[in-house]
Amino acid sequence: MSTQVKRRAPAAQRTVLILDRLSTSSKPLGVSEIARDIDAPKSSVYGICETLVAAGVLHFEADGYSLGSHCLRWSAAYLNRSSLVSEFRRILAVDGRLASYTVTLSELDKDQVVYLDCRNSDKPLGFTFQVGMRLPAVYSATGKAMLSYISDEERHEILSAVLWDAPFTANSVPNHKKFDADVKVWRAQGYAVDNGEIREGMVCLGAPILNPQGLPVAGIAISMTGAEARLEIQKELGTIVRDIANVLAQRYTS
Amino acid sequence: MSTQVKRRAPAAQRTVLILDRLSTSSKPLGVSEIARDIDAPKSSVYGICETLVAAGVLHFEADGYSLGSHCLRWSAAYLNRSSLVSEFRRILAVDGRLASYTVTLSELDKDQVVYLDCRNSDKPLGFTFQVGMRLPAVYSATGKAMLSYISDEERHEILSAVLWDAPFTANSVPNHKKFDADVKVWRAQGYAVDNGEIREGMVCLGAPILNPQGLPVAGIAISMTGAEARLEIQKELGTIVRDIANVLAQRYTS
DNA sequence: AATGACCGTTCCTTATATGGAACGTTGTTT
DNA sequence: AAACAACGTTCCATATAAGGAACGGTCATT
Repeated sequence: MSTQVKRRAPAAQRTVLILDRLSTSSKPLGVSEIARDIDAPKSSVYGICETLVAAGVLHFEADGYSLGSHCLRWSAAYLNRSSLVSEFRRILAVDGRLASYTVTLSELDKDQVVYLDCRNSDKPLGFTFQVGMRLPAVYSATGKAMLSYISDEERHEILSAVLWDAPFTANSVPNHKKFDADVKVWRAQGYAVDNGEIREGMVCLGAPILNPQGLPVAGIAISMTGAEARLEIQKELGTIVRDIANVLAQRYTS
Repeated sequence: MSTQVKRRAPAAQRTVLILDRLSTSSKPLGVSEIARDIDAPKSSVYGICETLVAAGVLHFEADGYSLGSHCLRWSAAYLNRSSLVSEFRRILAVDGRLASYTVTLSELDKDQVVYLDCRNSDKPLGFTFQVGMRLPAVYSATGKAMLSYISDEERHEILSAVLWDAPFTANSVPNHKKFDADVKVWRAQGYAVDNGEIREGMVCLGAPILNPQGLPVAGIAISMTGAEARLEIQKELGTIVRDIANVLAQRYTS
C-alpha cells in the first residue's frame, strides 16, 4: 500500500526519510549508515544531505550529519497556525483548579495522538510528556476522547488497523470491541479515562475540544498517579477537564 | 553566493523552500502561489507537494496545502539531542530566585538566536518568546552574551554581515564598533544586557553556557520591564543569571 | 607491513524526474 | 452570455539527477 502511485520527486521523499532517520538517532550519522537504513544509494543520500546542509537544515560535523535548528521554524509555525496553544496556556494560567496536575494538549493524527503542549505540575508524575511526542490514540485519554467523537466509519477504519497484540501495559484496552463499548461511556460522561494503559500507575482524564460542527480538533487531559485517582476525585476532575475543554472550544478560532 | 555549487537534488532544496514558505503563511497555499513565491515550475511544486502529502508531512484541504504535525518529530528530536532543555527546566523548577521573571534558553545560529525554551513568569511582560522564534543576535541579551565568547575572527565575520541600518528600536546597538566595545563589558561582568534593543521598555540579562573548551553552546536570559530593571537590581539578577548558566554548563552533557 | 573492511567522495552513463505547454474547470469580469 | 483569468492537473520530450562502480583515505585486524 505504500508506493502504488508512480514515484514522483524521490528526492523529496528521501529528504523526509533522512530527517526521520536522524530524528531517531542519538548521534550524528554518516552517509553510508543513512543510505543503508533508508535503502537508497550512497551517492543519492550524499547529494541530498549536502543540499540540506547548504539549506541550513542539517549540520555536518566530523562524525556525520545531524538535525539543525531550522526545523524549529516549521514546528513553531505549525503550533501557531491557530490560537489553540496560546489559549490553552492562558486558561491554565488563569484557572487554578488544575494547578497541581500535569495537563496536556494534543491532537489526533491517524491512530496516534501528538502532544502539542504540556503544563507540568510541581508534583512528580514519573512520566514526561514532550511536545511532538506520539502515543497510540487508543490507550491515551485524549485519544480515547477524540476517537469517541469522530464518525463511526472513521473510528472503525482506524481501530481496525490497530495492532491489539502489542499493548503498552496489562491494563491497555485489549480489543476493538471493548473500545467500542467504552466509547459509549466516554460520550455519556463527556470525558475519557486512561487507567494505567500507557504507563502502569498513571491515570489520565481526557476531554475533546470540538469545533462548531461537533468534530474534535484537539483534546486536553490531566495526568495523575493511581494513588491520587480515587473514583470521586476522578469524577470531579473529569468534569473540570470537560468544562475547560468546552471553554477552549469556544475560544478556538480558525 | 547562493548557488555557486552545482545544483544537486533540487527537489530536496525545494522541499525546504516549500516548508519555509508554508511556515510564513497563516493560511493554506495552493500550487500556483507556492510556485510563484519560490520561483519554480508549477508542475514540479505539484509533484513535490503530493509526495509530501503521501509522506504525511503536509496536509491537503480544499483551499491548499498546509504543514502537518509530522515536523514536530524533527523539532522534538532536535531539542532532545542533549539534556540542555530538560536541565534548564529542572534548574528553574528548583531554584526559586528567578521565579517571578520570564527566563529563556536559546542558541546561536549564524547571526540569529533561536529560542529553545521559555519559562514565562506570572507577571505580564508584553512580549512572548516562542520556541523556534528567531531574533537578531546582536540585539538580544543571549546573543550578545554568546557573541562575546566566540573567537574574534568568527565574531568579526558575523558582525560584518549585519545590516546595521535596520535597527529594531531606537536603542538597538548602532554599529559594529559599539558592539565590540560592549563585548569587553559583557566579558568583564559575565553577563550581557539588552536595554530595550529588541522591544522598547523590555530589559533582558543574558549569560552564556560554555562548554569545557570555553565556547558557548547556548545562553539563558531573564526578561523584565524597564521599570523593574533598576541598576542595582540588574547587577543582582545578572549575577544570578551568570551563576545559573554556569551550573547548566556543568550539568550539560554531549 | 600487508591485508581487508569501510568510509566519504567523484565520475559517467542512462533511466527518469523535470518543467513548458496544453487541458479542463471554476469563478469573476465585461 | 460570452470572454477572460487563474486554478489544479496531465502530458511528453529532454535536460539532468540518480546511482552503480571506482577511487583514495583511514582504521582494524592479521
